[in-house]
Amino acid sequence: MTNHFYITTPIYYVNDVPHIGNAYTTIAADILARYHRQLGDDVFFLTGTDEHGNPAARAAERRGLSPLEHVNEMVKRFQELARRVNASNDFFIRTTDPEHERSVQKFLGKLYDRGDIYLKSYRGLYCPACEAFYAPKDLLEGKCPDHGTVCDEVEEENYFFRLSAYQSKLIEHFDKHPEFVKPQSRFNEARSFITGGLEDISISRATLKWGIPIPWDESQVVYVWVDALLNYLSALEYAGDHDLTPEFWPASYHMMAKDILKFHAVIWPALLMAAGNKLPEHLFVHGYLLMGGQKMSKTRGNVLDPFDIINRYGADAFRFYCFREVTFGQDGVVSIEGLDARYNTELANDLGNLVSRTTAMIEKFGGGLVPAATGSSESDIASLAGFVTTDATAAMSRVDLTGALEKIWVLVRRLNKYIEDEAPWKLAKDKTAANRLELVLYNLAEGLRICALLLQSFMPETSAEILRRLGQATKAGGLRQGILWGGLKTGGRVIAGEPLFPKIERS
RNA sequence: GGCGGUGUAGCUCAGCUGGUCAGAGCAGCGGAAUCAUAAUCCGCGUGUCGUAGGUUCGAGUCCUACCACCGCUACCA
Repeated sequence: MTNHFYITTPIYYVNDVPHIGNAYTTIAADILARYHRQLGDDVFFLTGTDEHGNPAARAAERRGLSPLEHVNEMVKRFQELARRVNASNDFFIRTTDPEHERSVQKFLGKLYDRGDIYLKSYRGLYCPACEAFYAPKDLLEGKCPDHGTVCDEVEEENYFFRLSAYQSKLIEHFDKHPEFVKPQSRFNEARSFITGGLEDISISRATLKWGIPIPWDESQVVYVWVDALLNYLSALEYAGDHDLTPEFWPASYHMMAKDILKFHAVIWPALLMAAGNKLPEHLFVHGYLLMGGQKMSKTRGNVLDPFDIINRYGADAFRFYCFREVTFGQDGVVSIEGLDARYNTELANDLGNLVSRTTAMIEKFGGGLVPAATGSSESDIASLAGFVTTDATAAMSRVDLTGALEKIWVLVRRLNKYIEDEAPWKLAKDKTAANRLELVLYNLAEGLRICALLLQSFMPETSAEILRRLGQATKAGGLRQGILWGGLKTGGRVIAGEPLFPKIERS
């Protein structure tokens, strides 16, 4: 029986400019998706865009377009970002998809029928940009802390969801599922927020038009966050040629940055409970990529544009850097200087050059054919490869992406050292050492093949290219059997091509 | 204010349940080698493990207080 693995990114707000944080989350989810495909799991990987709400509606108005015309254009940049980072998503959901809208209405209708939604008049300070109410204390000089705009004193009748009714059930779920939210610190944070007391939340807006109508009261639209969260469920219903829900729900992982933890760890589970759905197995909450120790922001001017980076370094290098440099789950500092350093030392010098020297030596000393294991197969390289595989896959199962890369590099470094220790160029001059030479070349090629397989989810293009140069089938990427020592297909032609990662020269 | 976290070599950080735990990578210095993208490999660190106490035969590793920074949360007066 094949294991099903459903992973999601948040849906990104279509009116914003795609930034490095979107890319980061998407790549993280993609790495896990690819990894699980490699394990042979049946994977569904979802990303998409959140398209309703006031900011998009107003931007459309300013441009003299209908909201839909506007978002149809804006969505392209996010689809482009997914392509450029090499995301292997199985579907791209848009909350303006008619199927999604119907699904949201159906879901809310269910909660309404069950009595978990009621009408209540609410009065407060409302930020139109956030589409949220603020307590006077939360405002900075009377203005929205996020947008710096004046909040309006608003009184409206809204539909409320009985979030408060789910407090104890939520805590129970947290206590029964200590791995529900990862890392642990985020679990604690979410749990303590719940124990601190939950209030019912407004799930509709009366003043807004650009949204999904409340099915039993079309004068109101669904609050964007409820609309957005439901994408995880609705997409399964129509992304395939049949309803995928039975196979893929509950989700294995929702990936997200720390700023939207509460929506996912509190409101989302409560909504699911109310509707009688299963809860996602895990939420994984990652940190921020910082520039100069500060959160990136347009006003500070300390932003890294993911498109720029990919244009200069390639998608693989970018993917590698994000997870090599910053311990996944924590905040971490990134910079162009850091990227250059990692690129040159680890990609060009360690990995790229290892590929070059290995293929060059097989070319010069081994007739250009992928060597076979000869004589005794005694090799501490083989055992190290085994340990590294075990460690790296264990790290992946903990979603410790940084740890996995660290382990893989132990093998990369060891292979470089192995070349120095064995000095094939000396063995090549000694006629009695022919068998030894072939074994050394074999160990190098086989070690490198295993590196390539372990790196496949992180750097799919590089991985395929390494395999190609070693005369291996590019698709032979299985991690259950293919990863075992001895899987090298021998006899094929090695390709000694251009450097995988040409050095970056910096002024 | 409450809760939680962090503070270890110049830099980024590993160090789980106390006894080679004083480490890794990068940067720097010296050397070897030449298959390779002058790429690699080897050697070199006297670090008050935030501060001050305490528990223990023994503490980055446990306890207390304090300092700094961060996150969540609250708001009495």
